[in-house]
Amino acid sequence: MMPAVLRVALPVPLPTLFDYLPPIAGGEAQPGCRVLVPFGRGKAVGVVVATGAAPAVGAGRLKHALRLLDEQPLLDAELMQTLAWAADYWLGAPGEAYANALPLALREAKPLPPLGEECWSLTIAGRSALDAGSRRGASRALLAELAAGPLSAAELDACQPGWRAAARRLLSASLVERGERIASRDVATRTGPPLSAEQQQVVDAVAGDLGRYQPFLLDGVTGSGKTEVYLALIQRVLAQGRQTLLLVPEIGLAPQTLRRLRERLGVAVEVIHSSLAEGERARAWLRARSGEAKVILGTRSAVFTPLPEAGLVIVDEEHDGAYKQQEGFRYHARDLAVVRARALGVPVLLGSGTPSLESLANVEVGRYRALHLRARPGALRPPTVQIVDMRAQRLEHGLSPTLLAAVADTVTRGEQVLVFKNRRGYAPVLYCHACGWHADCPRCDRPMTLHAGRRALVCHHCDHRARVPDTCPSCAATELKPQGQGTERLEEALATRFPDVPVLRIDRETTRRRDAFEHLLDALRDEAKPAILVGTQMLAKGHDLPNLTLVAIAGVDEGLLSVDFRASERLAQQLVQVAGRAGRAAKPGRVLLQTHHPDHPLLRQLLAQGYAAAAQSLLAERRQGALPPYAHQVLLRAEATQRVAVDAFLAEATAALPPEHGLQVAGPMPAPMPLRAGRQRGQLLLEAANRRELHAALRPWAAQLARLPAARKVRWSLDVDPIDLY
DNA sequence: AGCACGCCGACT
DNA sequence: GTCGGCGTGCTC
Repeated sequence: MMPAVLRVALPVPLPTLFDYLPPIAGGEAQPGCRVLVPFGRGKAVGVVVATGAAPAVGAGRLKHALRLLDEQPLLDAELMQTLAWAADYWLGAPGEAYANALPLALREAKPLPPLGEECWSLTIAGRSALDAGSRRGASRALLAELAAGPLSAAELDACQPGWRAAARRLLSASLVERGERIASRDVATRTGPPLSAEQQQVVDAVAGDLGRYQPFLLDGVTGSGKTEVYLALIQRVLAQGRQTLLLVPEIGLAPQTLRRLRERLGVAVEVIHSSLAEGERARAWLRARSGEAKVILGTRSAVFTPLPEAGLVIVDEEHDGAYKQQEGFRYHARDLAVVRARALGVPVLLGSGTPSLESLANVEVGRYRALHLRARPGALRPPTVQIVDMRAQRLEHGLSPTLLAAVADTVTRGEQVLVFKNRRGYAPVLYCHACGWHADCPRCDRPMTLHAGRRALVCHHCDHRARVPDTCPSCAATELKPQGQGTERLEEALATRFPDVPVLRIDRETTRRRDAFEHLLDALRDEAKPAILVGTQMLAKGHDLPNLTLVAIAGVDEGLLSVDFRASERLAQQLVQVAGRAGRAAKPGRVLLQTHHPDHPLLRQLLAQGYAAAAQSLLAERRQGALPPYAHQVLLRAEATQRVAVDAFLAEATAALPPEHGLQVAGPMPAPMPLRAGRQRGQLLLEAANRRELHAALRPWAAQLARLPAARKVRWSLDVDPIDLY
């Protein structure tokens, strides 16, 4: 008789689960409980996936689990089922899928942190110290703050920034103590503006399906009031005592949304995102698990939050590529949200002003129901869009006279301008006019971007930095010239041209100083002063600037010419999102679009008929070309310092494909970037019209890849439904 | 992924 | 003579 074993998922990138004998002492393990096990030479925390299984290895190799960490499952049946599905679907290591679902703090063999909120109070000694005035500075201030009663960490952050240093000093002197308090959140809800008839229809449609699975695609342009729809729906769900999971693509969007949620809903709203301290993240996760947290706002990884009282799942800006994890366990949070909603038996609402072609195709086949918000309540009319033909104009740092005139007009009226250019740095190429040499990254074989005024060369693919040469390394001429424009150069050109108007650059570099930056934007929001904002796609979302009336798109041609079949979809989305920044309040907006291809059909259609029509054309092209979403792809990537290692692995992988698999095989071939950060890169693309067939063929193949002899000489990964082919 | 074991070069 | 390079093998 075989011993019954625990089947355990361990946080290792291996395609297997591990079997253990039950711990010698302790309670009965259930699926979803964490367990501490001996693993290799050390120990590991795993998740019990099954109990009572027959061992997959000889009894002699079985070890006893050391300790059961949870009496009750930490992951409920629905999450366990969804995670097993996800690991299978994305061809990931099961252990990595489970590890992804647990906050870091819960992947350790420690007791669960208490659910309450961190809170600080005076000790008796502390009160005496305060009365005696024995402390100075921040310590004294902190004692005074706490005199009226305990305060939470969040409250202290608000009234005394930097209080933690003082708290640490006072704690070691036993003048204050740290405790836990069950959050008592005010329930004073502020009512929002009344919903428009259109918004009400959308709310009614989704609310009519509460209690059962139904995906909705809500197509609503910027400023059409999607957030109000979300809020109204969350309120309905709350009225039933149920939970809502609201996913946003990036954390930059969370603070405003969070503020709005807390103001309006006044219930337990939790945020879960990657920059939250691990302890806090674990607490938020546990409060969701206990059902105490009713609204959970988070980024990609929040899709794994337990929802015992689930009522609704919302994915905002569903088209955003940030939902796809690009390393390790390569899941797509939007797609997983839909799968969870089905498992939970609740509606899922995907919202976007520029829906993904995938979601539109799902509407087409009747899997998702389409809902629309067309009106822009805050705006008089949609912005007027004008194409500027760059070929016919003399450019100044890439800016046409037409564009500069429009900027001048706008700032003269005291209004604000946004100049959009999807390129950081000063110029994307440093070029020798004498011999044609240009500065390439030695590790990527791609042009390096001129940065910091023009004092450094930076590779945007691997972050390699180099000095700017004084003379051409190839011909010694002194004709080195920056070619093309990045945001730095536009900022400089505009600042020179408009010396009396503040010019603000907004990209990854400038937004490091987050607070200062937020204040600048706040100032722009509140004051009707002219200003010129220059920035990359970071500018495309968030911040609502009522006095911003001109959006000048300085160049989009890279997106028109790209070989990546998704480039045109992304371009269309980006253009619409950026254009949506213009004229949100009472003032009409204007959009200028500079291009060398004014007759490009995508641009023409986008302007004449809007995103929905352009998306339908793109879908038709995809269907024609048998591309996603009408075909399904799996991409095997490999990289190594030696090209031969990559080639050998991909050849072995190709040979290992099951016979008669019926898949389209492209490659092995070099990756679109064949060299990156000094590593040679190659790939193998597998396609099929039918997803089930693709998976059936690749499941056993994927499990085999790690055992290929050439696999250990390369870094490789499988990407199911890749969103870019890089 | 980590981690150890295991054979070949430049250092106290 | 050793410390340490990363190739190879394993984890129930």
